[in-house]
Amino acid sequence: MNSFAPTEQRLAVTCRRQPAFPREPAVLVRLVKHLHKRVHDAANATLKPWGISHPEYNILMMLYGTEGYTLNPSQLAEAAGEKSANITRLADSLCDKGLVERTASDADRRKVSLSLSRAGLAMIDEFMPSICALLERQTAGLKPAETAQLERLLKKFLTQLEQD
Amino acid sequence: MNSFAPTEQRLAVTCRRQPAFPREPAVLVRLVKHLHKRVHDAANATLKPWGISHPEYNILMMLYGTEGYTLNPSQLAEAAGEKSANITRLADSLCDKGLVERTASDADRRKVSLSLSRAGLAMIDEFMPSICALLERQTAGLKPAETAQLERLLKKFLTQLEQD
DNA sequence: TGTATTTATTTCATATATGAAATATATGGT
DNA sequence: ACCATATATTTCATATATGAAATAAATACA
Repeated sequence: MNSFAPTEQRLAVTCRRQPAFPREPAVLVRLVKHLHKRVHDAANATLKPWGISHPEYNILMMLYGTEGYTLNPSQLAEAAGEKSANITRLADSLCDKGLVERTASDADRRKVSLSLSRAGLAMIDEFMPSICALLERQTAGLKPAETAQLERLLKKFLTQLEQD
Repeated sequence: MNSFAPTEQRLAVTCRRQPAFPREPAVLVRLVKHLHKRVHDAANATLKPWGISHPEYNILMMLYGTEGYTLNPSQLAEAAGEKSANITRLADSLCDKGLVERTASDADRRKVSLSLSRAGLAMIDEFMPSICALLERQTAGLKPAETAQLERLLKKFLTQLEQD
């Protein structure tokens, strides 16, 4: 019995009151919300010693996962699932902390390049053991086959959500 | 090919650079983030004609799914996955709109009761067709057996996340 | 070339969310 | 009854996120 039980109870009541209400889709959507909250809060707690937030961590990791450690704000917005106005703010914060460098692009002068700095790389190396441990713990309850199956189904779900 | 492909590419680079980085857990976490964003944005767009946000909708639906249409702020915080300070603000907004009523509890005078008003119930009946259509569309790509399997695996994942 | 349109980013006002302190009531032990 | 502690909610300062307008450069094409 987990914290989701009351949610299921409420969905049962809702279905009784609204016969057209589709239970299964609603369960999935509420599960995604609960999962996201847990993941977000746990990441923030883990990263607190380094003085960065989960969204800031995501920006760093998007750059880290890119050949050349560099992306434009618009690529970063797409990659990190943030609005571009928010990327500006997050990039400002990371530049202030010396973790990211902002340079004008030569080829297209509308563009801006955001690159991981030496300090940014060093910080990633520092928090990586804690992050790896966190990720391992979070999926410790799932067998490898279940993880793979979950990945497959979530991708299918995401593909559908992107249709609209 | 969906919008998640670049994310996978970045994870591959990350794994190359950090051999200890656990790919599978990271994929799941990033999928949850992408899914949450899509669900949140789609719900906000659907609800816009009624002048309420997705978090406000969630509050209304938590009350709707409760016998007696009434919960305390703390129950609501747990149910909706919001911090209690945020519940106060959301409840204020919903009270201002006349959708929720706030009354002091008699039994325990520290407590407050938040109840769906007649107008709140009426609004739920109004937006319900749009919400049902949205939910159906969002899961249209999944077969019933896949939906059931996904529900099972997400619950298992959530249970694990709640261990810490 | 000149100018309209599109693309990239930032600015700014506003909306939304959080932690910590403040307020008020309840409960348990003496 | 009294006081210490626990619980429920709100307040307030601050952090975080968004939409729309502003800015600036690239592109299309008459």
